[in-house]
Amino acid sequence: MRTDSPAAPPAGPGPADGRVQRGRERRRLLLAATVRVVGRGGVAAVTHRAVAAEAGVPKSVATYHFPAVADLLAAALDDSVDAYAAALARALPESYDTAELSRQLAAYLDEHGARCAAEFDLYLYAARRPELRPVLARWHALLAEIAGRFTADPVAVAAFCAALDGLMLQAVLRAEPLTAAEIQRVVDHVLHRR
Amino acid sequence: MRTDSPAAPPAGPGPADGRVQRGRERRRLLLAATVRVVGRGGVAAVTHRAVAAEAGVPKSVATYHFPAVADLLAAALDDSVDAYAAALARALPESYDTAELSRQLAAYLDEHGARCAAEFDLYLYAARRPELRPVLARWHALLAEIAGRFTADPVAVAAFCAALDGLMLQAVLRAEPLTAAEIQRVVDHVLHRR
DNA sequence: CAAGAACCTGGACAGATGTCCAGCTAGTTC
DNA sequence: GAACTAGCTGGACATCTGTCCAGGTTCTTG
Repeated sequence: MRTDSPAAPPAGPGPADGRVQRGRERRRLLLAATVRVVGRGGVAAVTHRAVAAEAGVPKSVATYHFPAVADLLAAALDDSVDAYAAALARALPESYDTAELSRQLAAYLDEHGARCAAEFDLYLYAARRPELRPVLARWHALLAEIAGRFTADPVAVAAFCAALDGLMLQAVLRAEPLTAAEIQRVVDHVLHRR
Repeated sequence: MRTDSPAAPPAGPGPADGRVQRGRERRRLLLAATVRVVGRGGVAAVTHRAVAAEAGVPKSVATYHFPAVADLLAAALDDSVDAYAAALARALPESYDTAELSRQLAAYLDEHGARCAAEFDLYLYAARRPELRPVLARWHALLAEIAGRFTADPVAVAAFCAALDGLMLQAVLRAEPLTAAEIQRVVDHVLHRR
């Protein structure tokens, strides 16, 4: 009879392999690497080989966890939306302050510009495959939820969503970074707060 | 002594070739085909072979006019911005009416949805190559000029641009088409016209 | 401890792609 | 009309890519 927790291998730092855990970790590594590759070279740059190299694992690992390249992109997209949701939730504990929102957004855009570009690229990719559209709907619902915290007017919510999408897109396309002040001006304007 | 116009070959419908004119036309055909290919499969789908097939010309024609695939994309991007400018100018002779703007935009999005997706894809592509950034600036200046017709307030112009970008992006990402009413509600809201 | 599942890996192979090229023909210029 | 330019063409070639596979190792389950 064993009273030990059922899934603790040898517990100590043995010479063993730790496969299942490493497997999960590698999967995560691959998805992060995919986003980085997309950010650098677009969806077109995503290949099993490129992603595996970026993640620092043998090519076969990529083909094992994601048999087709499309699987890699779909999983990376799903993961991105989750990460985006988490970032938003962390940035806005329950604040109704547009200044805080603008600061957080500007910082995020400045720090993770490439990641942002990658997300847009993945969204465009998803727009062309019906099976991935639900993910886009999830993302949009998330944004609308945020907007709802600032105004109850449905038109204002729509305008807010559109303006935020547009600002993020401009941040990606523009050469200079978007400042928090610029963002806040637009956000306040759209919310009729001035 | 010849009083004829200097560059009229045999004038009649001869069995001759008409190369130079056909050349120009084929170049145009190839660019239009490129946009269509991008709309269908993204920048990743653009190859000399695919574009040539779409345009109905032999593969070598594509490699002759655009030695590298990047040349094809750069030219298509440039062309797209021109077409966009022309479409805007045609749609808004000198109207200050948001209803008219919304109707035109909705019609354009509904009819040329794939083309719109292609444009976004090309913009994202351009964002990653410094040498193509000027084209993006040109496009943005164009949008700001339109905005300036509706308001003098610089913040309103920025908000208008962001909202319009966001709306167009949503139109591409959404399953259902964007209606003129939806667009006008947002536009009027952003212009503080209600 | 035996069986099976899950993970790992290097390699193989057909197919697609970018790019170049030699040779050709229709226009143009002198 | 001779020389030159510009458009046109099919094909060649190295390279890269997606996908599959057989064989191996570790972990889990009964």
